[in-house]
Amino acid sequence: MDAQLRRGVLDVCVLAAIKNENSYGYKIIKDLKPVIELSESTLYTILKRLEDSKMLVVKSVEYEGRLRKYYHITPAGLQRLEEFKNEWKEMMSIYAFIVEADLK
Amino acid sequence: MDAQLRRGVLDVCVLAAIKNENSYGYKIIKDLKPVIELSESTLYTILKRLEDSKMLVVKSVEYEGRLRKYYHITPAGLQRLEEFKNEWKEMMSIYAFIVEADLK
DNA sequence: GTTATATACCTCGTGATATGATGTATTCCG
DNA sequence: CGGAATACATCATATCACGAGGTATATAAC
Repeated sequence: MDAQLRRGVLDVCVLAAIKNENSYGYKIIKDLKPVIELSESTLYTILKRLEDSKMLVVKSVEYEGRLRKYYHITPAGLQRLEEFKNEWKEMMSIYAFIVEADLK
Repeated sequence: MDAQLRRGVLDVCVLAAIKNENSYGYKIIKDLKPVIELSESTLYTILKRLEDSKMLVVKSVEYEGRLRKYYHITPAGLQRLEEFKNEWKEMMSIYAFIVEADLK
């Protein structure tokens, strides 16, 4: 998949992955694997950015000797998901233009 | 619209804009305006990149005293448009995941 | 005849971003 | 004991869109 296209959805995929359940880095990667693959370095960069922009909050928990950072979505994060759905409508009309050009 | 999402389609929009008709910078911007707005600096950056990657070729023409550079799509450019349609299928399944998460 | 607008091109610097490479540390299984 | 899985993190690099600025001509308005 084109790198640029990926960028547009990576953030939103991560938000979607933690929407219904507080999750942590390693699990997010595994959960997203069937949908979109991303490396750890990519994920942690994204998580940091989403935290900075207050779309999620973090809570560190000790689990079987290891540290786990649980990520929880905020109202701003939920709003971002709503915005994405609107942006997608725009994307669909852009896609329609491209396919249309292709048929002429 | 989200900046990242734009990036994924800008190149392809420019290719679609010159697919059926050799066009030039200024005209491409006007033609794309109803679909997606882009500035001259953005367009010329993209045109340069598409030329470097052999997705289009350029022919300079003198027109009413002004220079015009006509852009013509290549087989590689056409192939890129085909690829995009396949990538879009992937994008649709990613979108489905995001909306699904939103319904739970 | 000067001013403004449209046409038409181009370059540079900046900020944002994804990713590979690399590192640390623990648990579990064979 | 050794390696895979779990779980976190940082740094350097390359790619990219875009605003700000620049050059030049034709045409319409005043």
